[in-house]
Amino acid sequence: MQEYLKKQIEKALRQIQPDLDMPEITIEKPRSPDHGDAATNVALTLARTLKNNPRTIAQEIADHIDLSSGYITSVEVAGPGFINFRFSDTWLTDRLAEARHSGVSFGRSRIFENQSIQVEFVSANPTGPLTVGHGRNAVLGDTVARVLEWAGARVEREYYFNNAGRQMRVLSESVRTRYLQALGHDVSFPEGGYEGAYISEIAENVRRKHGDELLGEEHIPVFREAAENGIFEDIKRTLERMNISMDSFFNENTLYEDGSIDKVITLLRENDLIYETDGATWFKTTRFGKDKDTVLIKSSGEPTYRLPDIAYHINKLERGFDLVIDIFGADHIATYPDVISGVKACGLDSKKIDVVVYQFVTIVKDGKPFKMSTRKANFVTLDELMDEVGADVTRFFFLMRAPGTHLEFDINEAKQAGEKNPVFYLQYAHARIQSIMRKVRENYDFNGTEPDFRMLTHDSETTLIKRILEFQEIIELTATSREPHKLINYLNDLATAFHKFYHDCRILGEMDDLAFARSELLTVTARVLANGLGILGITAPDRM
RNA sequence: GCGCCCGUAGCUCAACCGGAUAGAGCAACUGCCUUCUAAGCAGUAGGUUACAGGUUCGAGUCCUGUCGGGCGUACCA
Repeated sequence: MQEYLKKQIEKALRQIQPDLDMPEITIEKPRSPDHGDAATNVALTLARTLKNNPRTIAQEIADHIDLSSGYITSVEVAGPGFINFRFSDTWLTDRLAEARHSGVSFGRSRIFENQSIQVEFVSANPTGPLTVGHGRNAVLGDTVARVLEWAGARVEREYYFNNAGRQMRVLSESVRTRYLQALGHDVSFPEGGYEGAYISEIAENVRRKHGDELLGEEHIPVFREAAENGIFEDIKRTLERMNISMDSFFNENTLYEDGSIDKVITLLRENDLIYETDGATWFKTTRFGKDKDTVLIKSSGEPTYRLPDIAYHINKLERGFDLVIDIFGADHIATYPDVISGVKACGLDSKKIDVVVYQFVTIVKDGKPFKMSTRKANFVTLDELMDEVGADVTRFFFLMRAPGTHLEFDINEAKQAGEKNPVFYLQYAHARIQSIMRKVRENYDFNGTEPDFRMLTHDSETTLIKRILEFQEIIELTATSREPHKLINYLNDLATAFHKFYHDCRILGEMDDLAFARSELLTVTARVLANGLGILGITAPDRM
């Protein structure tokens, strides 16, 4: 429709001013329904070049719009010079019939067709259970992946982790200490060690399996492995509960084993972007506009995390993805420019890397901000949260808000959210429709195959139809902006339109043709709700 | 100090590329269930979009400055 309108406007403009430089014509949906179904501001933008009053221009364009197709019923000039269009019922009902025929795939788009996209998210090192702090990352990443799939892309979900660093050393030390303590040895807990109860559990498992055979320091790898495996299993189970399934887990270590790390250094050195000072190896990030150079290899010989980060992103691009998306918390934002610089310096197309940065979740507990620390075992796990409110509410909570805003997560409120939680509004709409449909099937036996949607003339009906028809556009908008809350806002509007319809229009008791048209309208509505909730990874229940 | 993000109703947040009268939910108040799920619908009230300038036909949105909050600014990850 947008394209059609643009063409009509262009045609009108050409008639008025044949030698005009065709401006960019934007069609938007007016905020207020009083202003019609679509509007354009071309007249306003042309006012300057045409040296004429915008309203006059608008009127002239409006007069030249061809209404013969029957899709547009009115063209009006309004406000400072907007041109408002109103769609005809024919257009609406034709599109609705199309939507009905496209069945379960209604809403699918092809704007990312033939694109292979990787989304990397969660990527928490296996040092402890996933907390609500990780939740926003996990849910955002998975939902971005889902919506990109709906927009036509092939998507791979990857979890990147490091099981070799300092964190993991401290972790195995912590487990070992608990093990020794359980065997009655008087050893003090390591400074900065991981204090969570899960550490003792892992230690206990090791003890059950190996008894007291592991007293010597040479057995540390056993503890490390036990910790990593146990924790990773937990993490995977938590993700599964949240309806998240990874396609691959990428161990940072492989970048050392396959020589990628050395290759990055070599390439940077060839480009004269590397130098050594004080025994450390530096990357000339000042060449890329940074105010300081960056250490890639410490004087201890150990790389900083930026080096593998660069190698990892090169690795991703070399795997042939058309687009690589990182889901980053605000604390990682500073590393992003270095990675881009590194990738660029190694001759790869850094434009294929896109980062979704989300702001931190402020945990509020008992009315006070709650600072979490995995080491101090001071955290609320995602599992605990899901025990309280379920996976649907958990996902919804993290997706409701734009990634770029600080999200306040009140634990107490979420726990007692129960039925006033906004996710139920959407699920209720779906369940309500299914309930109606069950009754419709009991009471009617429609013999036609094609409903006559022209029967649907009530305001609540046309509003609902218009909402339904926006679905695909919203998916595309959500996929390109990578902002799932836009889909949520849309589904809320859709549910509102349905509930209003429910209030105003009945099916049971109506004549067959109207009942058929209405029930098919609801079938499509339910499908949009189910598809939309599916993209959010949330269930669409048939009963509540 | 410097860099990035945020500041919108009492609270939590929307607002597509700069568009028309800044919208929802929660909380408050008022109506609507003998008929398809009241987990709903309709309505009332609530605002100097942190503040001060600027850009223009038009600014919550863009620019500059101030204030407030978060994060970063390590040879930590």
